[in-house]
Amino acid sequence: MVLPGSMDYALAIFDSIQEPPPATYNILIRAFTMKQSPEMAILLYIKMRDNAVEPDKYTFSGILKACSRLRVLKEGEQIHAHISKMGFGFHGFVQNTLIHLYANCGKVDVARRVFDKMQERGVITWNSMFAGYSKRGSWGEVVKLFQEMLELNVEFDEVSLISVLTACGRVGNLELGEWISEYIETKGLVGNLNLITSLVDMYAKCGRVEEARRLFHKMPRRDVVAWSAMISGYNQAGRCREALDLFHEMQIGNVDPNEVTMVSVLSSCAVLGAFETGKWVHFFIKRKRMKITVTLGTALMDFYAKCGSIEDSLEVFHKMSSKNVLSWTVLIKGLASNGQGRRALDFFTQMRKKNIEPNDVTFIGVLSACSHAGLVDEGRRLFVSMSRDYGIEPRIEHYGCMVDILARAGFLEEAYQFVTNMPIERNAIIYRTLLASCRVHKSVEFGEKSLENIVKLEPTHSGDYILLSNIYASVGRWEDASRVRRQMKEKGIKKSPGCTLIEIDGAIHEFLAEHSAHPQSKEIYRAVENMMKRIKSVGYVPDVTEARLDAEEDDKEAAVSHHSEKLAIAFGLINTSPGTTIRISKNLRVCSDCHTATKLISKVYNREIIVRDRNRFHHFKGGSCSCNDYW
DNA sequence: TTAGGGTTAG
Repeated sequence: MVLPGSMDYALAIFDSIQEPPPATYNILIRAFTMKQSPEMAILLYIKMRDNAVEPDKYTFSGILKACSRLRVLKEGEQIHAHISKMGFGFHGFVQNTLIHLYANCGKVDVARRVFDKMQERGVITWNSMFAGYSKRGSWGEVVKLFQEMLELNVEFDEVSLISVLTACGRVGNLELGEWISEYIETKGLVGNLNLITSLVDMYAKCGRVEEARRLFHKMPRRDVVAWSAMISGYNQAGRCREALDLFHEMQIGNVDPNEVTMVSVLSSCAVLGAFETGKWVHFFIKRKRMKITVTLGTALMDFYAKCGSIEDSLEVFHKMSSKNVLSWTVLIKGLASNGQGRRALDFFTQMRKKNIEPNDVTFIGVLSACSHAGLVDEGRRLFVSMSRDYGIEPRIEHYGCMVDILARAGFLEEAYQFVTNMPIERNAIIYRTLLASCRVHKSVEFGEKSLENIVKLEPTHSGDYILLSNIYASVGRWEDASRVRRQMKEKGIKKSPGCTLIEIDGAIHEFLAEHSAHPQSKEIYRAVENMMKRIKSVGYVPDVTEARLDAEEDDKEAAVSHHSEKLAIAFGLINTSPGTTIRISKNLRVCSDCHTATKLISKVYNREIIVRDRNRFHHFKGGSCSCNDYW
């Protein structure tokens, strides 16, 4: 049984025994479960009953484990009935395994019933229940149960703490997490590296990344899980460059990453728009023959989609052996943000045909597809359908999408009414969405109304004032435009600096507007100047609104040059040859001026330029752009 | 011959 390979020899011995006693069956049942053939374990149990061999207390924990592994609830329930009939229902080991079985088959409530009926609960009973709730993602229940455990003065152990710390991280319960941390310190449990890993995870997820890092560095040994926890910690804190740096360190440290590690690494590449790095990661995954799990496949898809490489994303999707609602959602959102709204909706239809239930996030993708493709009626229909046909109550994000659909298409009055009649509390983002469309459609009336509302909710956000100011400017009301800018200054509201990331040869460069910290800054500024001169000579007229107002405000001749995006493009032009694709991502929306300029740059310099702002893509090629945003 | 644990995607 303990030898690697098949069970043939063990079976031969078993067959040679005339009347095998229960213990022989038990050992074989356990062995088959261990050796990845739990089906055989179940057959053996049936044989045992057919041969009228009485199961004992050892039999049940073994056979239940086989059911648990196969997730066969029906068989498990039948065995549960045998257990009760034969009077083993109050045996501790059996009960613990029952909890495990039910929890593993998605019946946590039944598991809890077994738990509640138990007269004596050992620490393993509690831990099994923690594991059950964790599997379902009921992290709050884990914390609640642990607090019960403390009140009842039940002894817990390191395994309990690992589960509870994980839960603390998920629900952001730093207070309990720190209490456990101190407990670990005082009880001298720091030698348990799995325990420290869950501490690292807890601190990182509660936003205390520095503390996580400190613990991580103090660990005498770090396995792949510890590294993965820390990398994901950086990733989730939005510190994606540090996540990639740590991945590099991990490789130097000769620890083999697994598919879980790669998910966080890819997610970081996606956030940074690190296309070359991510492609290398994909290659690395192939070379290591890692299993493309649903999660890893979805992370890959998301990475490609967020780098504007939607066809690669589709290829991964088609090759995935199993897909879930997240995979479909990523695809729909990816197509939508890459300007292929129609195609996104086609995939939504396909998804429905395959009986995959969409969830709230899927609808965010579907609605944003409508807004990107200008499909107003389709959007209205889907918005109604989501609650009526799918029982999903729209959240603020869904209302935001709907406002975007209406307003972007020019139905400003209807959009404003829609916001006014919303049954849930409005936030600044809703009005900001409206305001952005007012800028495009030059509507002073609704622009003013929107800003009025925004200021009540979020008075210090600079972009809103700029938008209204630009609306005034776009209709020639320069006095009003300057007044808004003055108000902004008087209130001490500063423009948040534009920030653009560009990756050249695998290295990520960051540009902040009016920031000259880059080692090549002189060369880059010169390139911006040349660039602007050259596209002006072929007919580019800077957006009067931006240029004139910025010049007034900052007394600068070429106000256009202080956009971070232009710095990044110039840097890209310096470092690439004609015909290549330049990919950049920025933290703010692409403004109309940059948009027009980039179109021309793509033509004059013969580069394909892909710009990602927070949630959409602009594919510039040969002087045109794929998006519907500016016209 | 029996039971429980840490890292992952929209």
